[in-house]
Order: sequence, then structure tokens, then C-alpha cells
Amino acid sequence: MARGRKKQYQKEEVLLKAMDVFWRKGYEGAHLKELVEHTGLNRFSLYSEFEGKEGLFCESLEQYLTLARHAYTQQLSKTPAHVDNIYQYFASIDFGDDYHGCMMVNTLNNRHAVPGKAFEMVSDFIKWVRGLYLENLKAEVKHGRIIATSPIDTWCDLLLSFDVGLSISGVPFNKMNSGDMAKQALDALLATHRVNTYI
Amino acid sequence: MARGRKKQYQKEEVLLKAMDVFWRKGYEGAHLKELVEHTGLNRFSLYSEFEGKEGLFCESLEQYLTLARHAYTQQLSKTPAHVDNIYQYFASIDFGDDYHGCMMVNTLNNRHAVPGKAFEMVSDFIKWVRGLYLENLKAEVKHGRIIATSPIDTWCDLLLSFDVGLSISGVPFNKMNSGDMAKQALDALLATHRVNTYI
DNA sequence: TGATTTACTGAACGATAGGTGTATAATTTA
DNA sequence: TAAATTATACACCTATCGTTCAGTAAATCA
Repeated sequence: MARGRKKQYQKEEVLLKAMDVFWRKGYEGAHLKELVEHTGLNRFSLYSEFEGKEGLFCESLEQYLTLARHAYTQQLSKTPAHVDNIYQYFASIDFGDDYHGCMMVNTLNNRHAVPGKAFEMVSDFIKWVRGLYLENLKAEVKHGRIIATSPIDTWCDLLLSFDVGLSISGVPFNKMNSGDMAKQALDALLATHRVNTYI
Repeated sequence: MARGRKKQYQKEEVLLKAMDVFWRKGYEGAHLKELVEHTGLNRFSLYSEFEGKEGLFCESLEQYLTLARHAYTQQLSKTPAHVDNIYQYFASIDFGDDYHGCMMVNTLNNRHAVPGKAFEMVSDFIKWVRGLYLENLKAEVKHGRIIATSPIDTWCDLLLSFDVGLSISGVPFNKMNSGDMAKQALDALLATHRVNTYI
């Protein structure tokens, strides 16, 4: 068995609490004092367990991405792949009173302040999300609901920017219904590129 | 005439340079040292002309909003009002190599760090932009190109989030063609809600 | 139990942030 | 030219940042 004094904290709990602070305040805005207070972990242990603020941030972000990956998968990897999955995802976003944006978007937005690794983690994640959109739109083509030449790649980019933008515009205008918006857009897409069954 | 030594700077020039720094680095990320270096204005004069960092930021933001207001007006207040104006606006966005996002979006995203006044300035501005979208979409209804029950309010919110999102997603994916995206979306809107002239 | 290893505590570190005071240079009025 | 006014240059202040260190407590091994 391991010698020496036992740790008085659980790494995952600490990371979830740290994630909470970083999520709300951003990388620069989250000061070590606050991180120490919220996690209950003292400064020294924070430096031996993680590698300073940067390491703690990256691992906290990893936690966030794990949660986010789960949520996205649940909504956008439902079988059968279908455009409905996409607007159900958007409909599931809750812009409640305590909504405070998206940690990924915060990270992208403060790319000069955060560790470079964090920026790459988020970029990769977003590319993955784009792939989920694409799968669901491809299914519409595959099943002959929209024509094969439909510009689904462009629509993926559009959905991506829309998704990212929601997390920011959702704050000053937090009464928005992103489900309605997505439904309008995707219904329009389908209607425009629908396979003409009358020919 | 005013007595005493003449100012060796022009306020507007200083504000444009300060705007540049704040734009790139954000409110917290723009340190006084860098502001002094870039503006050429020394610390003391900076405090007597403006009211510290907060005041300088707010006035710099005002400069930015003035420029942005001009750009938006030029694209989205063209007569006749028309949906084309909207995607021409999106087509005009240049995601070149030195694209570094939007100062308004940065401000919204770091709302806990920036002066409260700045947050309100941006919120108000964005509401104004939403109004521009609305005008152009209303014209489509007015001229009978889309039906009166078209959900143009929802589309305005969508365009707004899309616009905001572009300024962030445009950085990791800076090869995007926002004009294509907007055209796809708006064409779909028009097609879906087109007045049926065959009845 | 004594030696060793590991974690915790609290204070202190150097660097730098935003903000300010003082002395000097420049300009105008009298 | 002398007094008054205003801007500039430069050093300094306090607070706080992220980081680290010595000293102490707890756990294991022999």
C-alpha cells in the first residue's frame, strides 16, 4: 500500500468544483484564492496534484468536455440519425436564470490568455460536434428526404456558429427559444432541398 | 485661448489605438503598460483625460461601436430593404488571417470583468442590429415575397446568434464562408414561406 | 517504536497589476 | 519677463497575482 499521509480530497470532486469556478469566471478571472476556497484544496496540494493553474484549468476543461461529450452524444447520436435529433438538441438547451454561458466558448474567446493546449482541446471538440451534425444531415440524404446535392457542409458550419453564438447571445437575451430557431432553420433546409416526389 | 501647455496627443487617435489593444486583448488582458506603449500617451495623461482603465475602455468601445454602426448601417440600411442586404452583410465579413474576433462579443463574453456600462452599451447595440435584420425581413413580407405569418422574429434571433457565433468560430475555422451560410439559410427561409402565387 | 514517506498549513516570495505624487517642461496671460 | 496654468516624464505606492518554501501532521514500513 502507498506510504505516507492519505489525501484528504478526491481528485474528481476537486476538478468539478474548479470547473465551476473556471466556467463562471474564465481562466484569468478565476483567481487562485477563489479556486482554493471553492475546491477546499490548499495551494500546495493544488500544485503537487496538478501543475499550477494551467494544469488545473486543462483538467477542469477535460471534465467539462467529458460532460459536454456525453450531452451531445445523447442528443446527436440517437439512432436513427435524423435532422430531428439536431433541433431536439437545440430545444434541450436551458437558458434559465443561472445560465452562464459555455466554458468552451469562453476558452475560444480568451484564446490568448488560456493555455494553448486548452484551445486545441476545444477546437478538436467542436470539430467533433460538427461531425455529429453532419451524420444527422447525411442521413436525410441517405434516406432520400433531401437531394444529394444539398449543401449540408455549409449547414453544418452554420449550425456550429449558431450553437456557439447562442451561448453568448443567450445571456443578454435569455428568453430566447433556441429550439424554435433551429426548427425554423432546419425545416426550411428540408423544404428547400426536398426530393421532388412528384416527378 | 486655453492657457498652459498644449496636449501632444489627439484624443481620437489615442482612442483608436487603445481600441486596437482592447479589441485584441480584451479588457483584463490589455494591461496599462501596453496601452501606454501603443497610444504613446503616458499614464498620468491617460488618467486626466479619461477616468482610468475603465473610462478608457468605455470610450474605446464607443469608438468601436461607432465604426461598427457605420458598417452595419451601410450594409443593412440599404434601400430598398431586402433580404439580400442581410446576406450581403454576411458575405462582407472578412475572416482573413489577421481576423481577431469582435470587440462586442469579447465584451459580452467577459461581462463579469468589464465595466457594467460597457456590457449595456453592447447589449443595446445588438438589439439595434436585430432591428436592422427585422426591417429587411419585414420588407419581404410587405412586398408579398413571403407570407405574413412567417416567423421573422425567430429568424432575427437566429441571425443574431449566428452573427455572434461567427466572430468566435471564425477563429479556429477561419476558412468559413459566412456569405454562403447566410445565403443558404435565407434562401431556405424564403422558399419555405414564399407566397404561393399559383393559388 | 523509529524511520520514512507523503500531504497539509500558513507565511512569504518576486513580479506586476492599476493607480498616484512630485518635479519639470511648455504655453499663455499680464 | 514673471506668474499662472496645464501637460509630461518618471519614480513610487499598495494590492494582488501565481508560485514556492520551510515546518508540521499523518500514514506506512521495518
